[in-house]
Amino acid sequence: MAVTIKDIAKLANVSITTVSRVINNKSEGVSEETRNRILQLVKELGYQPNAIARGLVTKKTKTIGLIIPDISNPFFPDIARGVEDSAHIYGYNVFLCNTDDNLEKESEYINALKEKYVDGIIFTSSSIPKHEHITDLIKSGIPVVIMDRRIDSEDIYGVFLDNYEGGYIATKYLIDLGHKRIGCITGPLYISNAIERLEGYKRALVDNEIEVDNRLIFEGDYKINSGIIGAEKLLEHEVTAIFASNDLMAYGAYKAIRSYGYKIPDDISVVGFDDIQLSQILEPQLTTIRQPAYDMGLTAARMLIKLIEGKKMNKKIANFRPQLIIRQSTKDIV
Amino acid sequence: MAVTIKDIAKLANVSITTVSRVINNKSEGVSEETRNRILQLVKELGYQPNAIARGLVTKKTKTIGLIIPDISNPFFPDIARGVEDSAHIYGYNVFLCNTDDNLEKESEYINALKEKYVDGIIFTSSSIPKHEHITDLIKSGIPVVIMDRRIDSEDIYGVFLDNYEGGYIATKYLIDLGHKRIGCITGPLYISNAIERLEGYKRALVDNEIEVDNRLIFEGDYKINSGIIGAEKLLEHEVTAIFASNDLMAYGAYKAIRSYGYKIPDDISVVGFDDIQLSQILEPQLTTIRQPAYDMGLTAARMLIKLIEGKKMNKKIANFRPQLIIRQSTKDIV
DNA sequence: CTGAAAGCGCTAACAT
DNA sequence: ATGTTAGCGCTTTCAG
Repeated sequence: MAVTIKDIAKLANVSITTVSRVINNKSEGVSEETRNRILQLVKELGYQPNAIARGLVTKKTKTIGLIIPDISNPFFPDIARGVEDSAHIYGYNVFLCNTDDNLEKESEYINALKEKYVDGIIFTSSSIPKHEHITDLIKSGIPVVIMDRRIDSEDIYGVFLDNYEGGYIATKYLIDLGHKRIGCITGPLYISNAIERLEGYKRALVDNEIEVDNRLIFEGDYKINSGIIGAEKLLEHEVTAIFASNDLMAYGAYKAIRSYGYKIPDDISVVGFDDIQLSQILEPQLTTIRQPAYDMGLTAARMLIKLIEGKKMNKKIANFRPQLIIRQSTKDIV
Repeated sequence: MAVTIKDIAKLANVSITTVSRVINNKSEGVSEETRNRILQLVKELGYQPNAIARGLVTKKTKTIGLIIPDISNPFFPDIARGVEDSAHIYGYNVFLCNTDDNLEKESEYINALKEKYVDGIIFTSSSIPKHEHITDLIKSGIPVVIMDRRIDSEDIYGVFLDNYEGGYIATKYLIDLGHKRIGCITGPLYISNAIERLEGYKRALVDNEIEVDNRLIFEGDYKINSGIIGAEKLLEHEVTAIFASNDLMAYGAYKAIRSYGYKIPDDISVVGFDDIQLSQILEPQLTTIRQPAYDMGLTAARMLIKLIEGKKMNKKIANFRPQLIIRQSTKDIV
């Protein structure tokens, strides 16, 4: 049996109320003397508050849930780290939940988190077409911050990247280098950010009087393999450059391009998206669109905690801007 | 106010005990009829059990803590995913905690997790020299599984890799390729696995009548940069091969080797350790020692949950064996 | 400055 | 088969 407030109260010859007061640093209300006596006991006995009991009465658990598709996808660890760091600073712990973009698992986790009375949830979901479970969640009153993938619904708090702009500047950069046959390997087109990046790509072409050729667009799934397959397809159509919607698929493209005996960037230029850590280690280092994942995680958690604690916020949406990082996988056409 | 057991009881004209019984699927003790009536109400009202209240009385929270150095270190996401998958299967949620190998943060998280009454903890700690906080934790009675980094203490549950063997086979492989001047970039030598890998390296040399030359041993910190610096140092001593104690440092070595104008593997062979995902994407693909991170995570969580639930286990330690994955960064000496 | 009492939502003896 | 009661450890009125 762990030592409780009651044990302390008995030994200090005070009521549990008084002990509770000093443990919670309640403003004054306790004499210096008794406060010290209690603090002393707390230390001696190694008293630790029982957060469960506390939570039962306060309805606050100092706990948040982080729901993401997959922590082993290299894009998410940085986000998770940002969320956790932020949470830790404010005294919160975070439940990690991996959904694999699976609707059923999303609902399972939402339920589990509700039963455990988390104070709030950070959600990265793919389920654009069907997201009643999320709007229901929000309606249920629990603070929610949506991250990375948009959900169209009024009255949502979220942190996002301008993916459209990202797609645009990636493509524009290739165009400026003289490329005209630019292939695009997209993410799964049921995910908002994949759609947006594709839109940016198309728009950049149109703005520069290059026709959008659907044969130069390949729908991938954000995984390496689809980058390989996509690039193979695109090479058949004689592209001189490839914009991959994430770095992982760009790596796949590297493989395919090499297996065809082409050189990067001399024969084919490649631009990625995300700027995950390994992109600067690859040879040639990948030119890509940076997404400030850690900061986004940090911000999401900070927003959520403000929401939870009823602090006011200037805005409900934090928009981050993508940044073109020019490295060695792109080259102008001579 | 969420609906409670009491609400259901009132509407069903039964006692809360009865409701509790059906919610927990208590063996019989309730007539088919009342059971159905209650189940119906549960569904209609969308009743969700309050895990906090339940935890207060049962002292079980169906929650575990995962304490690791840093989720954004590419070695840990796979472990974390394994742990979380396993936990999810058994109905547990997991708290993610990043310590940065910082003793103080470790203690902070231990405290927080105890206050939140997690049922058990999976711990990957660096603090070999000082680990009273961990032994204290174990003595306190809460189930703990140590992962990846050893702690010498009796009576510990853990899942480990045979790092000594890993260091040995990596080095032995290079020796078999004809290398004699083999450099070693170690991890931080206060971490058990770094020490063990180094021991394996030394032993392989000795077993093959190659003298251990301390100038060929560089203590890194498991990060990319120290791989660069380490490789530079080693190249000055004219090594023909480098064994890096993790893949990240091997990537650093790649960089250094190239900046010296050497080719991998023609001039210098490199072997890594871990086999993180990106090692097969790099050019040339990295020859390395595979560590089954996902499986280790899976196993750690399964062990922990068995411990928690009082199931018996055949053994307290799960040892995994490293595996040499030969790819393209190593070559025999002609 | 301090305490008594109620109650958070649930489980677990113990009755009936 | 069902209900009564106590109580988990804490916070929170409300009194004094």
